[in-house]
Amino acid sequence: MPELPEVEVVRRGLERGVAGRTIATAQVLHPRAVRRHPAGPQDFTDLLLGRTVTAARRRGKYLWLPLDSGDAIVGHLGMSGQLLVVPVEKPAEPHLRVRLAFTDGGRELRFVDQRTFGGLAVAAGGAVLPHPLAHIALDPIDPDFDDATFTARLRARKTGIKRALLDQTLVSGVGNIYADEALWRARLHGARPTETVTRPEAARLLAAVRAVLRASLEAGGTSFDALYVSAEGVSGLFARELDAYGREGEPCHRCATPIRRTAFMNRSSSWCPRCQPRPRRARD
DNA sequence: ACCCACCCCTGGGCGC
DNA sequence: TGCGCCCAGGGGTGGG
Repeated sequence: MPELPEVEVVRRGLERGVAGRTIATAQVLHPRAVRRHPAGPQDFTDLLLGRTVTAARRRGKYLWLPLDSGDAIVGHLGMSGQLLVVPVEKPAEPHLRVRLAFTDGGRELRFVDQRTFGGLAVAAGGAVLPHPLAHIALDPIDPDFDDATFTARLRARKTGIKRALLDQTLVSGVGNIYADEALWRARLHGARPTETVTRPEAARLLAAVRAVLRASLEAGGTSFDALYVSAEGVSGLFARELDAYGREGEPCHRCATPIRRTAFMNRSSSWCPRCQPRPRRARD
C-alpha cells in the first residue's frame, strides 16, 4: 500500500539507480501495465529508446522520470507495484510487467505489479510536471504547500474529513493508512463534516499528517509483507509504529480503549472511540 | 462544481 | 486438506 513515504523511498532509489542513464531496450510484458499510455505499448517503447533519464521526481503518490526528450516516464505503484533496479541476470519476477535496460549494460529497471492497479506511461511536460499529473495537489511536506489555501478549501467542502484527506486534488500523498494515523494523532473522527472543522483543528490535522509522514519516511516506509520494497528491494519498518491502522481490538496507545474498525468506502477505518468520538452529525 | 458509487485486479487468509 | 469467499485499496470515470 504505497503512500507518500513509500513512494518517496522508491524515488530516492530511482534517483541513485537510473538518473543519467540512457535506455537501450524497453519491453512491455503486460499491456495493462501501460493502459494509461493511450497510444499503446509500441508507442510507449518507441518514445523511450535512446532517451536519457535525467532525474527522478514525485508528486503525491506519482513518480516520474524526466527524459532528455522533454517527455517523462510517469508511474503509479497502485496497490502492489514495485519499481526495482536489479542486475540484468536476475530471473524475471512472477509479476514482471515492464523492463527497461540501459546502454551501459548495468542494472535494469523493472516494473513488477501483482494486482496491476499501477502502471507506467510516457507523457509530455516532464521537465516541470507531466500533463497527466496537473490535477494532483502538492503534498503537505512540500515547501510550497499552502496551509491557508488547504484550510479554506477543506472548510468549503461538504464531505467527511477522511474523504477529504484521501482526495488527491486537495492534498496528495495520503492514503488509508496515514489518514487513519493522522486522524488518531489529531484526535479527530474521519466522519467529521469538513465545514465544521475549525482553523485550529485544521492546523492540528496538518501537523499530524506531517508528523506521521515524516516519521514513516525516517523508518523507510511502512511494510506489512514483501509487496512494498524500495528500488533496492529493502522493506520499510514503520508498521511497528502504527497507532490506529490494523490495530482493531488492541488498546489505544493514549487511553487503552480498544481500537475500533468500521467500514468506509469499500475499505475500512481504524479509530479510537474515546480519543476520536464519532460526531453526532457524521459524514462518512 | 462538487460529490460519490463503481470498477479495475490477484493472492493470502480464513471459515466451513 | 481443499475449496471458495472476502479483503486489501488508489484513482479514473461517469452519473447525479
